Amino acid sequence: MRQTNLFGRTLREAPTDATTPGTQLMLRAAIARPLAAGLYTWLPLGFRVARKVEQIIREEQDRIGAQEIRIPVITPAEYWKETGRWDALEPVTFRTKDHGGREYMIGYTHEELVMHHARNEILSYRQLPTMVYHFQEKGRDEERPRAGLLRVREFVMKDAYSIDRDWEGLDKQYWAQHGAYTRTFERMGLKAISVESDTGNMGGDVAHEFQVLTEVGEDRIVICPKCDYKANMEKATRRIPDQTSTATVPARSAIATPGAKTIDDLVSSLGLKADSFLKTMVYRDSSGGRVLVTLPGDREVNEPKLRKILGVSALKLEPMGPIAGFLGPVDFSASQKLLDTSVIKGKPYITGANKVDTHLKDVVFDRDFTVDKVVDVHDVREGDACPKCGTAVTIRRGVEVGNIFKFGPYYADKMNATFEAEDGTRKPLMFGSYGIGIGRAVQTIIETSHDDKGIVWPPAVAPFHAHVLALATNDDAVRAHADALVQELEAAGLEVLYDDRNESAGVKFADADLIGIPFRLTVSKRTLKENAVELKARIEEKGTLVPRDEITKKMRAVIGERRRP
RNA sequence: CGGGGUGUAGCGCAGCUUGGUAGCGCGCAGCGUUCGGGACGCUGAGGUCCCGGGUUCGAGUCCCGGCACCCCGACCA
Repeated sequence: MRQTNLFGRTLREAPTDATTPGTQLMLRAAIARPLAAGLYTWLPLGFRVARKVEQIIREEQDRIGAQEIRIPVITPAEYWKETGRWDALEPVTFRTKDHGGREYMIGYTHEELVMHHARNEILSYRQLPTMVYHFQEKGRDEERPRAGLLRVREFVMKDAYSIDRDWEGLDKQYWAQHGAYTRTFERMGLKAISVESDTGNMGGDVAHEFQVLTEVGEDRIVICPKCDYKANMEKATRRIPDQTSTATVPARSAIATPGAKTIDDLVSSLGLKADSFLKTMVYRDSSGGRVLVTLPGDREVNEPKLRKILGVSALKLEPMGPIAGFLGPVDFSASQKLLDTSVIKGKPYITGANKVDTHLKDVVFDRDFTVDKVVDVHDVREGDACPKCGTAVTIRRGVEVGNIFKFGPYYADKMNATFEAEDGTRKPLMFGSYGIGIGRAVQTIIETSHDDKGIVWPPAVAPFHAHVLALATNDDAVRAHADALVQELEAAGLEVLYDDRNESAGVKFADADLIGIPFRLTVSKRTLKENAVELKARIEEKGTLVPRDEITKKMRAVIGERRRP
C-alpha cells in the first residue's frame, strides 16, 4: 500500500475534545474518524486492525467448536416482546418501523433472535450441545458515549451463544469460552483479567467480565493482592468483621440537629465519626412500594446491588420533602425495610427522627427498630477485607473488553424454547452468551500500548507487518530500490505500508512512530551505499543495517511464516 | 437525567469586554532550494464566524430561542 494513496491523513495535533491518550492517538494516526456523537467511521489503517482482531476472535471461537452465523441488524419487535425486553430496553435502543407500520429495533444484542432460531432448529437432545457466534453491529443509544471508541452508540460485537441440555453442559461450554477469551486477549496483546460481574439488564446470574486495567477505564475493579478474588465493584463483597457491641445502651432520645441534612453536616456539628450514624434512604420497588434502606453513615449505597435486590432496572430516590435528611428506620412505615449487612449489632447509632431538624441517639437495631431483610447493599472500598481471605483489597479502574454470561433456562422459559430429552420429557434449552466489542478492544490496545511518539501495535493486530520508508524520494536510485524492496516483500506475503511521499525524513519518521507498525525499513542514499536496508523495530530505540539480499528472509523470520490469504 | 464548557478555514487558536473591510500558526496548492528526526523562501487557494430570530445605519461581537459536540456527576437522606 502506497502512502500517497492512503485514505485518511495523520494529524500533527489532536482535536482538543479528545481527552484520553488513546483517543488522541486513534485520531492522530488516522485509525477512525467521528461521524456524530458515539458514531465512528473506520479508516483503512483502523479497519485493518479491526479485521485482525476479528480474525483472532474467529480462530479462537472456531477452536472451541463455535459455528459462525449472521443475524440481521434490524430485528422485529415480536421476539423482544416475548422476553419483555422490548419495553425494558426502550430508553437505550434505536427503533424504526417499516412501511406497514411493523416495529423493529437495531439489535441491542441478539439473545432473543438466537433463541428463536434455536427453538426451531433444535428438536432433540441429540443435537446438543451446540454453540454459534456472529460478528454484527449493535445499536445502543448510550446516554453518554465517551473516549473515542471505548463507549459508542454503534459497534460490532462478536457475540456467541451456547445451547445445552443441562447445567453441567452449560458449565462446560461456559468455561470453554472463558479459556477462549483468555487466549483471544493474550493473542491481541491485551492483559485482560477475569473478574466476577453483575449481570445487569442481560438477566441470569453467573457472569464474568474480562477487564483490562487502565486509568481510562470506567469500571472499578476490586482486587485482592493475595488471593485470586477479583470482582467488579457493582458486585464485589467484603468480609465483614463479626462485631457485636454488648455495652448497655440507654433508651433512645431525640436531639436537635437544625439544618444538619447530611452525614457530613452531622460529623462537623456533633464532632463524631461518620460511622456513628445510620443513613436512611427511600426508593420504590418494582410494585411501587416504598423501600427503606439503612446503612452506616460512612458507607454508600451500591445501586447495582440494590437494583438486583429490588428487581428493578432503574432506581430513583423518593422525594421526601422537608424530612429528607432526617430520615430514620424508627417508626417509619414502608412496604419493605432493608438493613445493610455492615450495620453493627448492639451498637448505638444516631439516626434521623423522621422529623425536621431532629435526630435520635442511642438507636439500636432489633431493640428500637426491626427490618424485613438484612442485605449487602454497600460499596466495597479500598482497604476493605477480601471476602475470601481477609486481605485488604485494592480498587483499580478497568475497561471491560469482554463478558460471559450463564443464563441457564432464563430465555428458554420466557420464549418457550424446549427440546425433547432422552427420557421423552420436554426440557428448556440451557443458554449462555459471550461478547467481545471489536472497537473497544482496538481502542483499549491503543490505550495500553503506546509511548509519547505514538501507537505501538502488538504485531498480531498491526495494520501492516512492515513500514518501508524511502528517504529522498526525488532520488531515482533510492526510489527504484525502495519500489523493488516493497515488491519483493509483498511477493513474500508480507503486508507493507510504503511511505513514498515526497516528505522530509523527519516527517516520515514521526509518522512511522505515530502509526506504530512493528517494523520500519528505511531505504536512503546512506543505506544504498552499504547495499543494505535499515531495520528498526517500533519498540527499539535504534535500528540495524541488514544486507539487502537478506532483508526479505529476515522479515519473514520476524513476522513468522504467515502468508497473505 | 442533571450540571459545566465549547462552536470562527482541514487541525490548533485569537478577535467578542468597548459593534465598523475576518485574522494568526500548522496543514494544503504552485515554483525554487533542501533531503536521516515534524526544513526554507516566494506566490496562492481556502470562511453559511453552528442555526434561526431580534436590536442597530451596520452584528463574529449585543439580546432571545434552538441545535451540535465535549467533559463531569449519577440523586447519598
